[in-house]
Parts: sequence; C-alpha cells; structure tokens
Amino acid sequence: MAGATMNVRDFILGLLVRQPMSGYDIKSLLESLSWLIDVPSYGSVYPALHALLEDGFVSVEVVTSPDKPPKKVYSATEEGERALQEWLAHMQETEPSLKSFLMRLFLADNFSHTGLITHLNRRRLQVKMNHSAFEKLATAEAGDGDLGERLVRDYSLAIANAELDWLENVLERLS
Amino acid sequence: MAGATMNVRDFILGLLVRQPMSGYDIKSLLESLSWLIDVPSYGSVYPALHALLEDGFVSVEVVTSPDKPPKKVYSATEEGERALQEWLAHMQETEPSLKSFLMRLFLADNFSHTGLITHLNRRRLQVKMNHSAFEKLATAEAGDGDLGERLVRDYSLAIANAELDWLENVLERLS
DNA sequence: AAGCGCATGTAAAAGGTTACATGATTAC
DNA sequence: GTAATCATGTAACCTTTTACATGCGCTT
Repeated sequence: MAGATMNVRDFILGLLVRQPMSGYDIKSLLESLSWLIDVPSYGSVYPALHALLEDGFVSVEVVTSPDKPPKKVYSATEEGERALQEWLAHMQETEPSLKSFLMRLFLADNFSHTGLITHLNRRRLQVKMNHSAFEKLATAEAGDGDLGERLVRDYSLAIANAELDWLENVLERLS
Repeated sequence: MAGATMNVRDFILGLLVRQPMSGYDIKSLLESLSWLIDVPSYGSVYPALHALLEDGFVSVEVVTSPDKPPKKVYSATEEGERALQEWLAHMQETEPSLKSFLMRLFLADNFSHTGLITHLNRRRLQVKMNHSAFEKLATAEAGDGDLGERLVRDYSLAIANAELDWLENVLERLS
C-alpha cells in the first residue's frame, strides 16, 4: 500500500511533463480526483519535488504575480522526460490496481498510440477476469455470504460492467 | 497514503469479527478485491495479527487438517468487537476515499440498519458532488485539456453514474 | 526429488502522514 | 485587524513494502 513500486514522486514527474506546476497546484489537481484515488499530503509532495530537483529531472522558476504570493513553478527537464518514459515502460507488467490505472490514464499523452491501447486493453482484461470471478461466486454462492459480502459483490459487478462498457467504447474510438 | 488514519490492522479486525480466519485466508480474500483496492503484503498482515493478539482483540487457535499444513485461525474477542464498533463510529466523518467506503461496505453487518443507510448516503452525496464538479468542468472546458485529462474526466463521469445508480438502487431496497 | 500451493514469519529500508512553523495577499 | 486563500517547508513518527527465511503436504 505504501512504499509501493509506484510512488508519488514518479506520478508528480508525469504531471510536470504534462505542464509546469507548483507543489500547491499539484495538490489541488490531485484533490479533485480524491473520490477515486488517495491524495498525498504536502509533507509528501514538497519533498518529492525536492528529490526530483536534486536528480535533475525538474527545474524551478519562481513566478511572482501581482495579486498572489510568489510560487515555485517546476518544469520537467529532458532528462526527466526520459525518466518518465522509463518508468512508464517499466510499469508495463506490474501494478494492476485502479489507482495505477488512473495515474497512467491521466498521463495518456506520454504514451504512444499503441502503448495507450495496450494499457487500456490490459485493464479491460483485468476487469473482465475479476468480473467473471465475481459472477461465478455470485451464482455459486447464490444468496450466500453475509450482507457485506453480497453488497461488495454486487457493487463490484455493477462497476465492472460500467468500466467494461467504457473501456470498450474508448478502445473502439481509438482504433 | 500510507500510515493513514485507516490501517490494515483495523480492517483485519473487522474481517475477523465477521468470521475466524488465518493470515493466509485474509490475504486471499483481499486479493480477490485487488482491482478495486490495494492489497497489503504478508509483511503487513502477519504483524497486524500479532498486534491484535497482543491487545487482546483476537485469539488464536491452531487448526490442523489431514491434507494441509496446520494454520493459525484468529477470532475476534468481545473486546475486539467493542474496539471495532469504536473504530466504525470514529470513522464516521473522516476518510472519503473509495477504499474506505469499500472497507466499510464489506463490514456492513457490523452497522445498524440506519448506520448503514447513513454511510451509503454519505457516499452518494460525495459521488454526486464530484460528479457535478466534473460535469461543470466538462462543459466549461468543452474539448479542453489534453487527452489524459479528457479520458479521466470521461471515465469519472461514467463510473460516477454507475455508482450513483447502484447506490440509489440499494438505498431504495434497504428502505 | 522437484515443484507447487499452502502457510508463517522477520528485519531493513522506503515512503507517507501528522503536526507544526512560516509568510504573502486579498477581502471584510 | 482578522479570517481566508494561497504558498512552502520540516521532522518525528508510523506503516508498509521488500526481500529473505522456513517448512508442511501433495503431485508428477
């Protein structure tokens, strides 16, 4: 769960390849996704930015504004872009979680066309597998299991169906 | 993200209140939910079990089977059940993430009827809020944003709609 | 006897949160 | 003058992962 293969640092790098931002901007952006993914605290985003800077993956520029306090805007360097590509490639096989799927999806522009399709397909297969597994359970155990189990099973089936529909729709549009 | 208010330890206690299980069983159960939530590693579930034992919230019993290696089956004690109730009550206001919603949902039997309805409603309101926010963004920015942003927005809307439908359906059935 | 699924455990290292400290700028 | 939003940062503490170590029982 923590200390995972996929850390905040790498996702933030991806965000900065998309466009220059400050630590505060990054936190705000992630906050808007909070109902789907966990949002890192400032105590984790600022140190990540410092580490990225130390590694030469990003550069800083202080931007002053007439009506706001000054902010440090970070941009990805060419070396940072290369590092992101490496991370994206290395991530291929691992991490089947919703969170990592969404992070990758948000970084769609950094994938090649076929790379993106591969990722969507991978998720599709995964959701499909889980969907089948839950369906089998649902018919085998019928009304079996306690309320919580039945609710989660039911919820999973409903969400999996919606996600599958969406994935297939997007995949079709992209082809 | 890690070291969060909601730790594995508490969720495992909830699982054990539902029914006695071994560390291996717990891991397997969680594995089946991996496409929605992060699964803790053994290096986190076994120590959690030991801590729960030390606190007197669970008890152990070694169960031998003719065709399988012996296993340690943990059961929640009465004190453990009380602790879970406390945790469930304390959790009320905090943690709006999908993960914590699902963990609570899985523990549905430990809620009172009205308590469960409250929790489902809370999630409904939250998803609805995020849905509205994304919809506003979608109309305001129209085709704005890069591909990743548009995909995540679109994905969120689709999933939120499915979840909202499901929540309303369940809420209706429970009333 | 090798390999696999079941089963439990630990220590070091990594990564994250909490709590705190600080300060600019706008609006009331 | 004070509350709110914007903005950055640190250190102690906590939790988790990683990597390793071990062993039973069944099948090939």
